[in-house]
Amino acid sequence: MCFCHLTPLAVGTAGTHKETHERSPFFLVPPDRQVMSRASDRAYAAIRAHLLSGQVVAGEQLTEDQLAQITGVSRTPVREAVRRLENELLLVRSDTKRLFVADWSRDDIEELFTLRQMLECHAAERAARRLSREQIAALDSINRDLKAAVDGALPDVGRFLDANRAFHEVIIEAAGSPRLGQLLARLVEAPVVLRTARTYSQDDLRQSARDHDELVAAFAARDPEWARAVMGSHLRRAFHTFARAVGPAGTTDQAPPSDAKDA
Amino acid sequence: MCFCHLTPLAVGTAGTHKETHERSPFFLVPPDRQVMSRASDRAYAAIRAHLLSGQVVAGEQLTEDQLAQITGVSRTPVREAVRRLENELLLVRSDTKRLFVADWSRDDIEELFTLRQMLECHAAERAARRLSREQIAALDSINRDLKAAVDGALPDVGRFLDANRAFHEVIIEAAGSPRLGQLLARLVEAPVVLRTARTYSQDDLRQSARDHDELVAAFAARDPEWARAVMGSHLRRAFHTFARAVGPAGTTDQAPPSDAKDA
DNA sequence: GCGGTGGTTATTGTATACAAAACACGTCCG
DNA sequence: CGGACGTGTTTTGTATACAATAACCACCGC
Repeated sequence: MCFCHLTPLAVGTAGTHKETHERSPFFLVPPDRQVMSRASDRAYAAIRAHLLSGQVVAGEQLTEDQLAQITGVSRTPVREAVRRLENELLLVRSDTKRLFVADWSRDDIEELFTLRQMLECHAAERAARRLSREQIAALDSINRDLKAAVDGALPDVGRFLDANRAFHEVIIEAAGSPRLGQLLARLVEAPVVLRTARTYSQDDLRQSARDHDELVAAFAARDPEWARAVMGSHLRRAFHTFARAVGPAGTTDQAPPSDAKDA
Repeated sequence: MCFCHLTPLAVGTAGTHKETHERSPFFLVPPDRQVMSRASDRAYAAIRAHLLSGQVVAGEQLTEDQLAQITGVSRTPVREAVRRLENELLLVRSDTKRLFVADWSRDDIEELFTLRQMLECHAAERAARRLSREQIAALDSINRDLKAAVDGALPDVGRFLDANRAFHEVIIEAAGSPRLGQLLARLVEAPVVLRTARTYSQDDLRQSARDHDELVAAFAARDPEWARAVMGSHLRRAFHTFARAVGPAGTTDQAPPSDAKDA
């Protein structure tokens, strides 16, 4: 399975109660490259972290002011960050432009994984033709790390997720289709947030590692059909893992129509 | 072929040279529904129309100030409109956040159509299972209009494009996959802008009508595989029509690296 | 009681001023 | 002559004030 792509960047300054333009504590940034210099980027990361932290209930209403306070920047960059998160389907707007934490029904999740499977199988097929020898070696190395993370008595889920994300990113990168990458970015981020309290079974994690092994084999053999097939089963299993967590039938539904009062 | 989805909404107030907060001329709006009440929507439509109008060269740099003047609103809503257009791949940003009119190489176009084919074939397949009798009738009716538009001595390309867009939208709607619709919206808008001066050959238009006829037949027969196959050839032909217009090899390339000076 | 109606508050949308960054270009020093 | 460097200019980014809209709620007439 594949609960990939956890938060790509940790948040820098969260929770400073905005005291009129306080200069953000960025002494000693890595001198070569000013990381996260834009307030909208910081806001994006902070809001995302906030959503992932589990302090937020799916379907809950958020206001831009709230988020501005949480992130410590003004509403202008918050609005920009919110737009990005809307695109990634982590936030949704009601018909009257009020903002809610996205809530995913089982059907929504299935739809998402179906689309993701379609696109990422395509990516795997293309990657099988185009991966350089070095990239294949890199995949193998990443997957060794992934296996190390899950082989111990108690698996290191965070490290697993990082390695998993890196693995899939190499494939998408190698597919050489920038628009495909953009589309997938949008689909991949959403399910991560879902049920953050969920604990991954070690069996799931190890099966994922085996899938990745087989993908590497398919790539090494330069067999696009094989790669596509493995990726397909890999992602389909991911769907069932998620679906198991959320329940059998249509459980929760989209946020905006429902009122946030009873959340 | 399928050069669908022309500009969905005409612009309301374009070109008023922003004279410090002049109240927008919205006396006598349709009383039931305030259309385009948001400045950012007007800006979006205006910029889009501007791009489609052919007054703009692919690869050219744009500034937010410029666009604010063109649209008659301040930079804030312009920025929001620009974000939308970036998502639809009509505008791109350089690595230093400068804004350019997207420029599409032949390879870019092929990539785009490949992705679109993948997604829209899926939509057709699903639609074949889910279209109501009324929707199939609607498709037939739309396509009759489309044929009427192209059967005359000189075809009405605008009407053709409208009908074509409506046709594909019914299918996507019937596929019952909102995220799929969002993804496609993003892919479909981009190529429209390309080479707006292009004239469509009547043969192309008529072949398109025949494709649509066959799609309706596949839907009526409730044959998902047939629908998928027809949609596939329909879109692949569209690609070649576009590719023919832009030239054989890698002609133009992405904008941001190149300087706009020689444009 | 019930549905509408007014005012009140909460929330989003827009304009504007200013800050930060990127760019263009001329200068200086090697 | 060439490349680092500064400086003025352009362009994007952010904060803030205010406007417009939607939600809320209490009131009233029926």
